[in-house]
Amino acid sequence: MKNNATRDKLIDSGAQLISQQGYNATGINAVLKTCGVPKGSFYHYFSSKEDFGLAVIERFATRYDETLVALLEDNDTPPLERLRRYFAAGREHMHECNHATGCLIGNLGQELSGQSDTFRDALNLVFQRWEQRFVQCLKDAQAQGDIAIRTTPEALASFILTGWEGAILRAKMLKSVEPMVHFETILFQQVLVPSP
Amino acid sequence: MKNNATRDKLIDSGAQLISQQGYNATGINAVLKTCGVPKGSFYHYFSSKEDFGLAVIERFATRYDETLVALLEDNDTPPLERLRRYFAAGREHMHECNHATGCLIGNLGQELSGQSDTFRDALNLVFQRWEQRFVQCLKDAQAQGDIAIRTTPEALASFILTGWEGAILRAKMLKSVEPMVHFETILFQQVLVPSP
DNA sequence: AAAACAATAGACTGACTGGTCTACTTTAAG
DNA sequence: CTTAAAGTAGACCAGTCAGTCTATTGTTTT
Repeated sequence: MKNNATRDKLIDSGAQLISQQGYNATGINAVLKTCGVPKGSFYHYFSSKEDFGLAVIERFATRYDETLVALLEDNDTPPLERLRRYFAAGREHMHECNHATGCLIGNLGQELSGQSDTFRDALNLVFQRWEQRFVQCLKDAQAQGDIAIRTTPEALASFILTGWEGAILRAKMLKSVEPMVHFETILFQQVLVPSP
Repeated sequence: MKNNATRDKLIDSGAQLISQQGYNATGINAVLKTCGVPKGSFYHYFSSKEDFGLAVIERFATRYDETLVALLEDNDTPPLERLRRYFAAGREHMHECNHATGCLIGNLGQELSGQSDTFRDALNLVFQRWEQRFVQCLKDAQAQGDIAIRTTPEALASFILTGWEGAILRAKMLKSVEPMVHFETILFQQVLVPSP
């Protein structure tokens, strides 16, 4: 009734195409073609392209949050090491996709937040959820005396997330993870440091 | 023959619309309508939409570089203060446009670098030019003993530019300059500091 | 077995896309 | 004054877009 294999195929194909080409540049017919589903099915499961886009976002966000929890809330690993692993995973993904996709949520935030408030709100929520994961990890690091937070954990989490998203964007343009490496280097060298 | 008032009108209207809606979401007819120019003129001055898009980028980049030079190479002002002013100007612009446009080059880099190598290369060049302006300003700051650069000026410039772009993107989604403020705060508090 | 509903199937629609075409007007040169 | 070119004007084209429609097939429920 709700969660069908066809529906899943549509969302997965959509996520892939939208990651590569963006939302506006991805036509419904293209999604249909790549997964061999007729149009009737599409409009059976989704009321509109926007509805579909929101489902793609939701699916991606849920999956991504799972890996985020696995990485950032791994209590067997020191908090700063968890962050290092998160960045390393991001870099690896960037290599895997040939510097082509980057972060779906960041991409869509850029493309759609000026176009539709519905999308903006949905994407914003995803980001806020992610930010909370970072806040928790930073608080852990602080509690263990690994870092001194001179503003607030929230401000620092915002700094890290926005900086990382910016680095991803630049990496996509440059077709090189260099900006991501620079970001990590300076972050760990000068920002995530214990009190002097 | 080349630089005509009609051509300028087209580029200006195009820049405005593309800033607000993105490249793909901006139709040629929409540009034509907002500036009252017939289609015949458009294809007289530009060979295609891509050609037009590149002209918009070039125009924007040139203008932006002028203000960048004015701000970052103002030798009457200490280097770090120049940077502060640059960020303040960016925040002001974000307010002026109601958190709607952000940075045209960043937007297009996001939207088009996966779609067209021509665009990617053009946008990349613009970013590299900007980065050089920051490198120079950071070297000035280093020479005056205002900051200690623990990596290279190039890496630090990359860090600043990507972080700032990320903050702008987030500000657009959040409809608030808060992420930009966080970025500035932590940057000046922990990264752009003299040697201990 | 029959009725009810979920799902598949794809032809079709009107609006809009980037781009072309021809005709007309203005400007400048010979 | 004539003529060629630059620029203006918009009707028009094929293709694509999101979305609709009707018809058919599967699967339950009664």
